[in-house]
Amino acid sequence: MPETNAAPELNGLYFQLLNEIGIINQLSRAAFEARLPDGMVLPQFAVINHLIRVQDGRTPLQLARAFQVPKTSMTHTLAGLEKRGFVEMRANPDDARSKQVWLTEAGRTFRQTAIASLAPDVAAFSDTLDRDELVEVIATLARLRKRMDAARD
Amino acid sequence: MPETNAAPELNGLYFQLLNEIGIINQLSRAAFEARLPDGMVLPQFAVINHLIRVQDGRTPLQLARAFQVPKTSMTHTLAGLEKRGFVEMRANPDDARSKQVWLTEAGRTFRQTAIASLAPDVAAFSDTLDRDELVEVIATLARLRKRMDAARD
DNA sequence: ATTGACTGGTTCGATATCGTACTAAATGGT
DNA sequence: ACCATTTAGTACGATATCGAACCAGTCAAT
Repeated sequence: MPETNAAPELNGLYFQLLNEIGIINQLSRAAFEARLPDGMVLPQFAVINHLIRVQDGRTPLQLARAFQVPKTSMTHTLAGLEKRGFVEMRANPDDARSKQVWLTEAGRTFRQTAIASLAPDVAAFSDTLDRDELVEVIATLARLRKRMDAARD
Repeated sequence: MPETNAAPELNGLYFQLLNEIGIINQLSRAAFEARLPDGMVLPQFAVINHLIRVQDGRTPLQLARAFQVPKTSMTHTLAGLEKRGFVEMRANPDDARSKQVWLTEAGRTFRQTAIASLAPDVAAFSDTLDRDELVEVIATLARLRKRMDAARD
């Protein structure tokens, strides 16, 4: 029995896509965390990574939005990073309610080490897609990501 | 300073890809859970969905492997589903240690309802990719997923 | 048949994640 | 200036996730 929608099977394909994405995410998460030291967890690494990519000094709320997690979760993640000395929380000069998250030297070198230790895992399947395929699939997913982001009002 | 690897920038592209995947996964997870009733959570829905797609009667361990989660997590997820009456745990006739997970009528109708209530969310961005793009990106990711799955020994 | 290794599942304790409720600072309308 | 509303962050309690240890059933070698 087909759906009653205007473009019925499209939805099914999107479900399938999100499903694949979920599985890959789970696989990479498991692999990543296996490499990270002791209790270090993927979101913490992701935050460091993000701060490198888009400059540090972000506020906790900006980070929470970037990762689509509740701000309480970000508070927790940042607390963990601060306890390990990978980030430093400073007051926001523009807004006394707010804070800024800055990477420490330890945080930066940790990222380098982590990426290096992750490389072999990536290398284990890096022959799957060639450069052109990678570039294309990244572009496609980025398009979808932006659209989804915009769609959530 | 460039990496010392044979195909340096490839790794970077893979990181980028996994990053996009992570964000999309987070976005869809948030959207999905917003629709699901009360304390119902994405992994529970995913299990029901999986049981429909590949026939129910799977064992908990098979499910844990399919989703790449520890078996303890699956035990917990299944307990939740059973408490809600969406699945039924039966003894495995072939192995007394093992169990089988079967969908109940309630579980099946719940899935129908959930998918219907999710459809509008998908529709909100379903104009982003056309059928051909979808098919292609799904195929590419499926290839990567299988490769990653195989790579974890 | 007996024993030792292995496998499927649960229990338990530690941490992560999240929603609700709260505090303090900023903003906007009068 | 004043007060109501909004915004940034935190505290707290509930649930989810996970690793380690455990138990019972299976398998394989003898």
